[in-house]
Amino acid sequence: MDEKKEISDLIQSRKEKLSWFIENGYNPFEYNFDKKDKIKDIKAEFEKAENESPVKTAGRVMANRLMGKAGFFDIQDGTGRVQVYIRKDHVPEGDFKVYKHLDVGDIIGVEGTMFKTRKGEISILCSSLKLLTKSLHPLPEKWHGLKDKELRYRQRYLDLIVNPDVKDVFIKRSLIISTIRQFLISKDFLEVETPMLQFIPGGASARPFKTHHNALNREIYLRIAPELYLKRIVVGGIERVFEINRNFRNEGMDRNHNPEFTMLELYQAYSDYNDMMELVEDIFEFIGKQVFDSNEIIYREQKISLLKPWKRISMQDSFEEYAGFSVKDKSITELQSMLEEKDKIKQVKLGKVIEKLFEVYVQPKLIQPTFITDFIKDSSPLTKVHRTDEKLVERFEVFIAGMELGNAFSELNNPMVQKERFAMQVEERTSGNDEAQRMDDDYVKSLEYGLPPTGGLGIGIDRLVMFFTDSSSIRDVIFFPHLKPEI
RNA sequence: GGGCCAUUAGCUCAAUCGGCAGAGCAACUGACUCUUAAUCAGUAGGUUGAAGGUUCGAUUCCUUCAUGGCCCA
Repeated sequence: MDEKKEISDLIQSRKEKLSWFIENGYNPFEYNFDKKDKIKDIKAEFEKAENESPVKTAGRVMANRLMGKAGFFDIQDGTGRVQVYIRKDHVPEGDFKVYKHLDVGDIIGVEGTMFKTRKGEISILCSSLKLLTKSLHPLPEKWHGLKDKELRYRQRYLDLIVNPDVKDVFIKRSLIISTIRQFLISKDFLEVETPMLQFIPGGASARPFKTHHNALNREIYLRIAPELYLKRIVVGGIERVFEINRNFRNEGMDRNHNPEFTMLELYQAYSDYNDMMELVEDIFEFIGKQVFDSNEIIYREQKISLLKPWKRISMQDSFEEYAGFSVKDKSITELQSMLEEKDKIKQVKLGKVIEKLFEVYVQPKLIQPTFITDFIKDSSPLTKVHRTDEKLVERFEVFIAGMELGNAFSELNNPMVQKERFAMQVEERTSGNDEAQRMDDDYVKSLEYGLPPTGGLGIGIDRLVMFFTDSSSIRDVIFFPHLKPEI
């Protein structure tokens, strides 16, 4: 498809330079290079000591200013960017020819000594240089960078090369995740892995991706949640487990949804959803302290305090506080009539109707961290009935900046009740709700052996990273977000 | 799912009322041993996202489609 592009002048001139290297005995795709120094380090050291120490580093040529028999160029590695000064009379003869055949984008190795130019820029005075990898495509414009969002997502590597802020987001992402691991491990949680391929996709209400197991000649699904497997592990006596891994849900994409997304799920025996609330507060506070050295985060120009305790309010009470009306005194028919047109027929269960109204009238107002507790029973088939109100379940969702970041319950551990709840879900399924959950007899069987009282928690890692990095789209915190194919 | 906007050179963007498609960077040729968005002189680079339609003539107006963005649900 790219035949036309292949013969474009820009590529052609680079291919001619590539040939020059080969003809003159240089390997334009070298095997290795003994890179001794990181660019950030050598600049910092010179800043401190100002001695002209020898350095050996490597990186990508990002700009070039040739002036006859000398030149300045900038190289960039994973840590930063530095200017290199090369003079014809200061390098072996061949090296200056190599320099003249370089393009912006080429990856090179440089040896030299640190110095400061007359204008005061810390630079490397080059004593030798070597082409390590020839680049055949021109980089995006040096001043304006790469702005086209579609190109940035489709060719993320270019985005990373020319837009330095992008890398910071992903470094933060990695730090946040390792901080969560560190926190949980310090609390005696065991990190585990459970099946991605499941015959019964359970643990959440969502449509799964379907695939086929050839050897067994059976349909199999990508998981929508690890929940039922993690709880089986707790049955097995490992009292605190967590998994940070991908879930797959066969639904649309928008600012907050990617079909594959990263989820933290954890289960803690002998605990309930109240303990989970404290754990959430502690995790967020710990990330704030460890990664951002702050208990206050700015998200979309809103100051958000992570200091505990966070606000806790029941789903039903939240309407009185935030929406200006009550749902307690209304019949399900009345509530249904308040729904958007498309939801009116679809939502028939009280729990779902209230949740839909909540999304519209309450959720956008939950800016500071808030636990919304005590959902209506019918929408939460894996959750224990509330200890003081049998119409409710002991479940909460946590909201920050209007985003749902997590979900937790006191886990339902009565196998008979669980079986009934699954049966009700199956009924819903047969009457057309393809997001309703499926019967999982093997899971019920595990409960029959005895799951201790257990608190469970799920946190969407992508959204959590969005929050901490002030990103407005999930696509900005996933390296390769799902996009439609180009053709 | 609905509405609005965008798509022009490798990148960032122009193009008046429908009248020869242009600039900067990048590239190419040449000059230049402290430049840093280097500078100077010159050259080249386009199926204007795709397919139709209206018109003497379409980047521009209309229809459909594709991809993306923003807003709403």
